[in-house]
Amino acid sequence: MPELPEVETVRRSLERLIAGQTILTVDVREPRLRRTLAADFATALAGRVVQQIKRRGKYLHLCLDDNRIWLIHLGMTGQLVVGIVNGDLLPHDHVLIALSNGQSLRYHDTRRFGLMAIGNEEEIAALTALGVEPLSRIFTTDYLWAKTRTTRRTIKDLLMDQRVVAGIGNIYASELLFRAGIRPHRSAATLNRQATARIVKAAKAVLREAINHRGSSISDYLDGEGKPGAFQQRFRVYGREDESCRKCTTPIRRETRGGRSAFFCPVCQR
DNA sequence: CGCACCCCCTGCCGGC
DNA sequence: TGCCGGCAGGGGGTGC
Repeated sequence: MPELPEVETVRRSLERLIAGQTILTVDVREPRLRRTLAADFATALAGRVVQQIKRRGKYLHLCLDDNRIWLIHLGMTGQLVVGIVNGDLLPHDHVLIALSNGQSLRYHDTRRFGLMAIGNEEEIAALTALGVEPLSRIFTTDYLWAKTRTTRRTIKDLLMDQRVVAGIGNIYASELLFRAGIRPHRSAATLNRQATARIVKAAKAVLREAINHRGSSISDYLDGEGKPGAFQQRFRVYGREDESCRKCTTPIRRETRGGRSAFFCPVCQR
C-alpha cells in the first residue's frame, strides 16, 4: 500500500508522537511477516529509546540509543498507529509496543507483507539496497537519463525499481507519468533528454503534492494517528479506467504488465 | 545478468 | 446465496 508520501506521513506522525520515548515492552503476537522476526527481536528493543524517526524510500528507520536502527517496511497493508490500547486488539495486530509515556505503538498488517529488522547502519543499507531519494538533489535529469540508456525496460518499471529511485510505487508511477505526458509502458531507451527532464520534475512535484495531502488512502492506509490521507481525491489516472481524462476527456486506459496495472490517457501521454 | 514470471497473504468485489 | 477468479500502495526468488 504505502509509497513514499504515505511513509513520509507516517514518519512525521511518529516523530511527533513517539520520538524520545523509551520502549518498555514488546509483544510479538505474530512473528511471521515477510521475513519471520528474529528470535531476539523483542529483547533487542526492550529498554531502548527511540531517538528519531527517519525515512529512506518506503522504509522507516527508528533510530535507537544503541546506534542501531529498527527498520520497518509497511508492505501493502501495514499500519503503525500510536494510541491507548486497552485490550481491544484487532485481528492482524501483530506487534504491540508499550512506551514510557503510557501510549502504545501498534503494528497492524492484514497481508503480512511488511518487514521489520534491527541492525546497524551498514547492515540496514545492505539489506535494503536502495537507489537515490527522488526528492533529493541527486535525483537529476542526468541521473535518470544515464539509467534510461542502459536498459530495455519500460519507464514505469525503471521508476519503480527501488535500486534506481527509492519510494515510487504503482500509484505514483502512473500519476507522475501522466503529469510528464509519457506512457507507462514506453521503453525507457526511447526517451529523449527533454522527456527525461519532464519525468524527473513530475516525480518531485507529484510526490511533494501527495505529501502535502498526507498521502493516499484506498482501503488500508492510515497514518500514525489512524487518519487516512486525502491525495486519492486528486488522482488524475490511477484507478480511473474508462473515466474521462481531466485534461482532454478521453477515457483513461488500464494496461497490465506482470500483474500490475498502469493507468494513462492515450491522448495526453505518448 | 537483466528481466519476466510466480509466489508470499488476506480480503473484497463482481459475475455466474 | 455461494463459489471462483481477479485484483490490491509491497518485495523476493527462480530460471530463461
